[in-house]
Amino acid sequence: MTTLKDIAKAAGVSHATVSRVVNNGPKVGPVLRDKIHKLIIEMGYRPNANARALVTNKSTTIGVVIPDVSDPFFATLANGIDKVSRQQNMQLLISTGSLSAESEREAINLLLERRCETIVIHSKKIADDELITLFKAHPHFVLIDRYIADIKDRCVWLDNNEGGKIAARHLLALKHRQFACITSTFDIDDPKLRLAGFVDELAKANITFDSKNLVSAEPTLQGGEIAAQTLLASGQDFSAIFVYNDAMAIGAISTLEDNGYSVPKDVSIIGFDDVLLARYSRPKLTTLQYPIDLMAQHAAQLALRNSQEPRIATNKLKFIPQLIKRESTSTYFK
Amino acid sequence: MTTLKDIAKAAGVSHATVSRVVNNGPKVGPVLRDKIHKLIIEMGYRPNANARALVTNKSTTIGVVIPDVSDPFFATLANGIDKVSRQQNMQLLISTGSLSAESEREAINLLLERRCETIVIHSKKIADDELITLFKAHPHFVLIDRYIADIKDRCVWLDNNEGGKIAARHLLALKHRQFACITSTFDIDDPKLRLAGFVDELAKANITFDSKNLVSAEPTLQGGEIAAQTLLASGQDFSAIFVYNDAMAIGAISTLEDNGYSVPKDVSIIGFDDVLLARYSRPKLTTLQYPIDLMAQHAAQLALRNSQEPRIATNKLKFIPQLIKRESTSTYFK
DNA sequence: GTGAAAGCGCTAACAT
DNA sequence: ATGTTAGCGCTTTCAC
Repeated sequence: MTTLKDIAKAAGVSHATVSRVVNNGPKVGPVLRDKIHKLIIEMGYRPNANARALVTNKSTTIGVVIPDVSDPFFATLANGIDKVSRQQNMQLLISTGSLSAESEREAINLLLERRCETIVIHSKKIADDELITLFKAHPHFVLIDRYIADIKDRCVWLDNNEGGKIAARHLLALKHRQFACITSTFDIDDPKLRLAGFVDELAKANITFDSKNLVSAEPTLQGGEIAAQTLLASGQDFSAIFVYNDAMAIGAISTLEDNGYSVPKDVSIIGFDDVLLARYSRPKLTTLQYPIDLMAQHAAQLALRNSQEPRIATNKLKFIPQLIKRESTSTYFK
Repeated sequence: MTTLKDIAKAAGVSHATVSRVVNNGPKVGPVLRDKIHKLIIEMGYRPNANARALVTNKSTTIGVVIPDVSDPFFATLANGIDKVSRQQNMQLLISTGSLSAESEREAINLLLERRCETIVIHSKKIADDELITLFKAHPHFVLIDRYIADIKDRCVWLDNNEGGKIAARHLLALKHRQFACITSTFDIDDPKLRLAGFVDELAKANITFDSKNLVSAEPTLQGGEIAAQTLLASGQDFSAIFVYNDAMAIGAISTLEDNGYSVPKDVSIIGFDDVLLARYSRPKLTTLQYPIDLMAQHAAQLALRNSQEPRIATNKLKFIPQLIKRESTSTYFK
């Protein structure tokens, strides 16, 4: 590849001068400037970002750790970060790692080696303690979708508990009194928090949630189908189901309708996340919106701000899911 | 950040020795090796990838140019590339650029500056000629989702024309004889090719496609809804619709059912792409599978192979969409 | 086995 | 306004 020196040689000047032209630096005569510009185009010169990063100690790169690019949720997250990256003339470096703490750690390390300006981390497996240590050592890290009290000004998170409460209030307002829940078997906090919020809000209305009406499965469409089958087989009574996420909710609806139940006539269903699918399913899914795109943008901004002095933390950190009322819930009357 | 020199100083050795340890190089005594290893952990040393890239002229980075990370199609594409990157211990650098040739160009340039080992490019806007020049200059580029004869051994593409033919054959086999098409207004080759294949295959069966039954709209769910309305309003007769993509197909179904038509009883619908949605829509969508994940993996492998001598091009380059028969098409009888 | 030294391509301070 | 120089952190000869 053409280098600064090549251009300098061709122009008969020092490479410092070429550098000035490339960076729109001052103090270069207009004649020379033009000549060099022409040569740059002609010879197809592209500055070497690695060399630049080395000397300036700036990589113009923003890293993101997510489990999987293809999952729509994470794709949206990455896209949110990309939006603010572009706006700041930075680039997105994605490091996928999941399933295990080890692979999350590895993903972070790779980004560290790249000397990313800042890193937005989605981590569910690494323990709190380790994350705290890591974040203390790296002020330019930001945690997304997880709240850890010790580093709370570095966390951009959704109030899952409140989400559960909102779901409960919605169903309660529709006169439902007998509930079932479908939750996720995954060992992370989110399902527990959502469920706890839901049950607590029920309790406030003097309704004790019967744990016989709680079923767990994998947080997928198939998981939702299976969970609904289990629920049906149990013979328990309920008129509304709070489901861990939209995929499961749509699976549950599918099973319910296959078994002669109509949604929402016979059973109301409320999901969580508001993925694309929720809008296109039939009936359209009532759900709680997880504003991941917005959260990712905030996280990126916070991260970028944290990567430069002075640190100012004015960003919004906690997000509340919003009820999106569609067609899968309706008033109970019998 | 800790550097090689820091470690060297702490260990009382030269930084060359530390470098050898870091890279598992030969000729380092076991005692020293251990001591240095310990210091590396202790001091939290991470090699600077930028410095490495500079001296080795290898960035261990694979770049990808796509319009948008959040679109499930491109997310899947990126994920396919990520899979082979990880496998090769490389990292994914995403450069988003779309809408205009200018922004695609810019996205490519940014990746060029990063000195990516190789770049997989999805470009719909840059003209053939320019792309050809670019590819000749950069042997490590690979083009995905587009076929250009002059650089055909660098293109990983889907035979859209054949896809249209397969759709026609399927509908013909189901005894349909009157067709409508919904296509995309986007000025790219794909919709034209799909349509041409469809119409050609019809012609082979002695059926002339009536261009009055062709409607274009944006390739989105809303576009599909609008297109179907237009089709309905036209009062034309048809028993089957070939739709540009799944999103439009699902939109069209929605409009059709809202207007009292049942799919597939009254009208058969066939989509294109086989996105996640296709499996979850009601009725489940019959469609042509776009194996983008697989294609992306092949593209990445081809790219990686092209980036190192000797160049061997044994990869599969052309992909044929596969018919996925679900519930939105059925036999015509009246 | 280990160290000294050069140099990757660039920026930035310092000369002129 | 332009050139000279040092050095970013690293790998890689080449000596010893």
